[in-house]
Amino acid sequence: MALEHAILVSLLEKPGSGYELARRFERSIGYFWTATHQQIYRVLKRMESDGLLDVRDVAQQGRPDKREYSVAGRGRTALSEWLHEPIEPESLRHDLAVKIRGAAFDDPAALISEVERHRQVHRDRLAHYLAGEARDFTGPEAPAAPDAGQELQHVVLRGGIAYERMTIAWLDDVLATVHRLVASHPRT
Amino acid sequence: MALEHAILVSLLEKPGSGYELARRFERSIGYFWTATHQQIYRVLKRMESDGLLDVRDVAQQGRPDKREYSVAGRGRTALSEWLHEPIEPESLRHDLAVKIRGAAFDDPAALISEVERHRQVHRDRLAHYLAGEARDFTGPEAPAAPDAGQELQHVVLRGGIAYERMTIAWLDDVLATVHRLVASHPRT
DNA sequence: GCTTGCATGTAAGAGGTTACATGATTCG
DNA sequence: CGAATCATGTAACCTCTTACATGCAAGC
Repeated sequence: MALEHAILVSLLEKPGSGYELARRFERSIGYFWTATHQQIYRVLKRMESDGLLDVRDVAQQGRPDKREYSVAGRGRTALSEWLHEPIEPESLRHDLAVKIRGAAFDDPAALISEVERHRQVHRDRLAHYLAGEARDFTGPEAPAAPDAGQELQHVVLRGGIAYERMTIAWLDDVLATVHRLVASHPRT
Repeated sequence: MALEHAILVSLLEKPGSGYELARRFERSIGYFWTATHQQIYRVLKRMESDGLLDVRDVAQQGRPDKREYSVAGRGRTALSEWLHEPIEPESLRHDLAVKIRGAAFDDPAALISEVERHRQVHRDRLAHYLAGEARDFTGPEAPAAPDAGQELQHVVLRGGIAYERMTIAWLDDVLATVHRLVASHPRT
């Protein structure tokens, strides 16, 4: 149940409401984990009733009130325990690869626009990650002497950047392969 | 619901039983999708009752009988429809990255053995993929003139290889980063 | 006799997605 | 006046994981 742990890490980095967490899951935390607001609100309630989180109602001007969560002592303990347990290395789940192999039983040319669309999404993500890296870690505004938390955030972000670059290069390989197939086995 | 589609592709490549499918999901299909036998048997039943698959009972010598599935006409149609629909680009889910960011609130040194273990798993997977590539696509036993299906299987495998190489390089980066942190902020 | 491989399942529970639902404020 | 943003939730459904369950044959 890594969503709980991802929430604990995010709230330790900075307390916030369910809405704010959902936004973070679209951004920085989203480099390695995704979650929708529905999921987040449900898990936050459970974590609060389990005593992992503290809540504070915050009134705001010109905005709805919000419930600001922060990590309680038991939450910190729970996170620490999980950090010391070994976890299973991830396995890939890549729908697009299923499509690519499936194209052998259909028209491979139909793949091209789909692969191009995916490549564009990964290009956009890469640009977004690189902008974040420049802003927070390598640009002129970045801290001269980053602390441990910043170093660790940066190495995770470098992982996201490496993943997007690898994916774009692979999709180029896929496109070249499909173009070759279509050229050598034309279907008038 | 890409599991159904992954099963359709695998059964088009070669008909087989639930058990055989489960083994394929540990191997070649496992490059991009995973599934346990429990999941597979359940989905096979549903797909059969939906008319996507045909079944044939096969008696065997020295082994239990098996139920061999193959793709029915409606299954082929269903796959074709899915192949022509756009799908969402994948988002990463990487528990280890949660741990890495979480290590800022715990002892970063405790990460080292975990990251090393993951790196070893990815090295093993890479070796396994490279052996498969040599056997099926680049070695002396490989077909001289591969067909479209083999070309597409190969490009998917190259994706798996690129992913493992990228991951190993990233985990080296993580280790170097953590070692630097531990050296500069020692905890006696 | 024990382990591994072949072969098929059930059941409970956790996790995740999609659709629906509300209501205020700010900006163009 | 409409769209976007902030803010929180419910309900139904599907998917996935984990534990439990059985039984034969082959090889050491």
